[in-house]
Amino acid sequence: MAELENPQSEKSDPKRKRRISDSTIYRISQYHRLLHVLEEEGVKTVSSKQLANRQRLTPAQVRKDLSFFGAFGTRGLGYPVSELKSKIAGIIGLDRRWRVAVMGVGNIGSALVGFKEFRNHGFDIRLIFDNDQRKIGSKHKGMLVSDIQNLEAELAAEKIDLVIIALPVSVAQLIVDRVVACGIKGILSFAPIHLEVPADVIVRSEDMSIEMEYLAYSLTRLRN
Amino acid sequence: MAELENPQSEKSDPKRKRRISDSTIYRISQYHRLLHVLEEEGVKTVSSKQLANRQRLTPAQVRKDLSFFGAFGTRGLGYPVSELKSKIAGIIGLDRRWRVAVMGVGNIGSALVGFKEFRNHGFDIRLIFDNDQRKIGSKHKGMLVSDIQNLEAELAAEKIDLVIIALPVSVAQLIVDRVVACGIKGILSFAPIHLEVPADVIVRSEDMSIEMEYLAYSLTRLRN
DNA sequence: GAATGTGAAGGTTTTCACAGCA
DNA sequence: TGCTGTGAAAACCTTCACATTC
Repeated sequence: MAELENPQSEKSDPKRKRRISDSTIYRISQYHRLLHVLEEEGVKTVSSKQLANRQRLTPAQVRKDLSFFGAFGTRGLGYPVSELKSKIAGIIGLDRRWRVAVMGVGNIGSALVGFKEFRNHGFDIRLIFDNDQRKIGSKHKGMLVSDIQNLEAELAAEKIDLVIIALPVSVAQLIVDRVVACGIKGILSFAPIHLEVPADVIVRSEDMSIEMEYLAYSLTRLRN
Repeated sequence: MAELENPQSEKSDPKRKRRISDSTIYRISQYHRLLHVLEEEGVKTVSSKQLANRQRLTPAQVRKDLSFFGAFGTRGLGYPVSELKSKIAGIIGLDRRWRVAVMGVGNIGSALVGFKEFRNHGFDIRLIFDNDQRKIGSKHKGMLVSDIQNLEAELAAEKIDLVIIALPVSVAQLIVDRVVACGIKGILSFAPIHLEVPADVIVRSEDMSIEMEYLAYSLTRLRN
């Protein structure tokens, strides 16, 4: 699991009801995806039990998660698939498109550019950056590679919302600082280090080596 | 964060002390990485406070995490960097090499093949598979692409320990079933679906769209 | 009858705070 | 004095169970 690096510093307002947990948000996203499939299958109504069974959760969990955001179901019946899907889309913010920039056109960066899933979920990669003169100016999977030295001007011009860091550890923090200075508030990082950002910036880290190490640990420890 | 799909079904043995939490394992991995850096910097001793500050954790958390595995520090002083690093390596299972196969040589699969980080952490990608006749038999970043139809024979011959799924949703479960039938107990998946596996198989899912949606949610909801 | 929505119970994880040791 | 190791407390998350509604 990738980790949340910034626990939302929401302690301030005591009236505001308790922050909704990361796990709930994750699952809400999953429900959304599942509802999309059900919708395509022509299913009109779904119960918390059905929703739960498809992902090894409990029905109570599903109901509780949804209840944080409202009451979307009908007692005795279940939830209306399409309606719930679009309600969730509204909650997550998938009822709009997000403009994304990718920093670094190495292995990972270039995989992301070709990753169709993103576009289907509302994330449009608008810019890709590198610092390698051989790449800058060339086309990469149909996209022009920009010079990372100009990131400030380009992020502003393209009104970028979210940035993906696919850079080596050595420069990741440096670029993150510049990105943050541009007012970007959401960052997904593939660099295997802890990134320092101000409290109002959200960083999520995907760390594949750590995932592999989790597997290694599990097999080492839990078997025999 | 990627999610753990298989909550270890460890309820059986009541004598066995409580299973250590996923979050602890994650952090232990991170400590290992950090200790590696400190070791290279020539630091000999480190306190829980220093370890914590580098990743926005609390010193108590660090000490508690480590305490699940033993007492590695010296009161009044801290932890010996190199020694703790190798102790942790032993715990995670990084004191050996792991043989890995990648299923699918698309965007993500091919990025993984070039991902040096893996090798540095003890994970050797030994096989890569695809079902596309144009790819099979050709070299991809120096590795021969195998026919996924022969996965059973090849996984056995190469004594593969861990498998990475970088396949489209439509075939992921199918291949997972075959991989599991080969006796593989650890799977890292990039396919955005819930994979069904027996209780003794560990699956971790990296789901980049869900991470992006988390960011979208955070920016939508927590600002203004 | 069927399935939601939700307080309360139960379980797990994190933080606190301090005894204990170098 | 400084910092670990750890029970106990607090915070948090999940599951239970049932009143409620269709």
